Amino acid sequence: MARPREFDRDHALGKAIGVFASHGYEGASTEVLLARMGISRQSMYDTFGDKRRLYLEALERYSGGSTAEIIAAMNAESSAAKGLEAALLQFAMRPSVRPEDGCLGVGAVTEFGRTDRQVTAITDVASTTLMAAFARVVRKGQKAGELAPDVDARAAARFLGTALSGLKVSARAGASAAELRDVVRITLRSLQA
Amino acid sequence: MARPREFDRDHALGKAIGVFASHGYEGASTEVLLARMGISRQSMYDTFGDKRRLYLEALERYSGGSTAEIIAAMNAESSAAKGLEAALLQFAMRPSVRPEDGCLGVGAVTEFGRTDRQVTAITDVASTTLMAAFARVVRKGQKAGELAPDVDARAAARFLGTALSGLKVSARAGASAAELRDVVRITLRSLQA
DNA sequence: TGAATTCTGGACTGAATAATCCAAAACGGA
DNA sequence: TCCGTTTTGGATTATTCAGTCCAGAATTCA
Repeated sequence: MARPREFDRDHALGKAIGVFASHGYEGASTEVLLARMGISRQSMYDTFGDKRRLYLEALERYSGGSTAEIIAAMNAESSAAKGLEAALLQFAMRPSVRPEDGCLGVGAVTEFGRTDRQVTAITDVASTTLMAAFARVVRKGQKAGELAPDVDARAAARFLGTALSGLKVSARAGASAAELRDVVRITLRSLQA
Repeated sequence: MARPREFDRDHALGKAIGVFASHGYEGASTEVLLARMGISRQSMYDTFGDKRRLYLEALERYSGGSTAEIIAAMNAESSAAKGLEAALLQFAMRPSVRPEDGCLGVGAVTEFGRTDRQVTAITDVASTTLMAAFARVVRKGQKAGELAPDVDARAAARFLGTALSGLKVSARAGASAAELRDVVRITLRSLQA
């Protein structure tokens, strides 16, 4: 009994992520969201509640997925140094670095700062997770003699986090993949033994 | 003949910069802008045209002033290494690092990407100016033996630019001044001889 | 004093906004 | 076939928004 949902909820959410990433929360109109999500108005409100909840869900999925991808790319490498390089490059190496696809996480931080509790709750979790993963790999690299032992691992993790944010801003500003790779290479010199 | 303007145009523009920096262009309502600028609706429209032109003018003044301050802080130091440190710290060392005061330049880039020609024109000029200044100081430091000679100066300049963007994002995300200083210290290790 | 200009404050307009509601078609299973 | 649900698409509402307009007070100088 009952007609089944025809659209793929996750697919629609993915499209919403794209819209929010390129226009921000305030700049994304429901009109454009519906068009890109490919569903009707009522389906959106029935499924996601309202624009704000849609945004929070989009941000949550993006944050979780994004950090998981970075950590996976990092752990896939054998050495710590290669892992860190992969983590930073993973963003720049996407098929085509298109400025119109910004990072939703960085977008949320720059748009809201720390004014929105629910938003900061999500971005803080992502940040903390990423910091822990970075610090772990840095310590591993230090023990293996690949990375400089005189750098505090947690400070190094924060350094890598801000480097990643900077790369995303530069990409959105129009930097080429080659330019981003150069920046990554210099970034990693800081931690080399 | 004629009543002179009572409010300080530059002061009002400065207040507008603050509003745009913390709420973005879309998130800044004229209502809030007028309240913070301390002038009436008509004075604003008479003086600045409309919201968009006010934003462009705010962005232009902020970009010019911000890069000039960074370059000045950099050139005030004797050695190149100290100059770069001052340039990066200058942002983190503001009296109190308040996340609610984001960087309008980074905000413009993340909000619009490269979609708005007039916005990109302004941010590109600021970026180019800063890159040239960074490259010049890097070359100076390399000649003086303070900085590693095997790094391309222009790539190093781009690295410093992304590092600065990352620092601004981190500050907006709530990083403390001490944390930002740590990040700056590690950032400069990349270029040390 | 009077002409010229700018100020404030609020009324107003028209467009865009998010969100609700409704009707009719589409679909699945009992 | 028919009930229950989801779909679409559009109508609708109420709000907010940027921007215009108006009236009257304030201020300067001739």
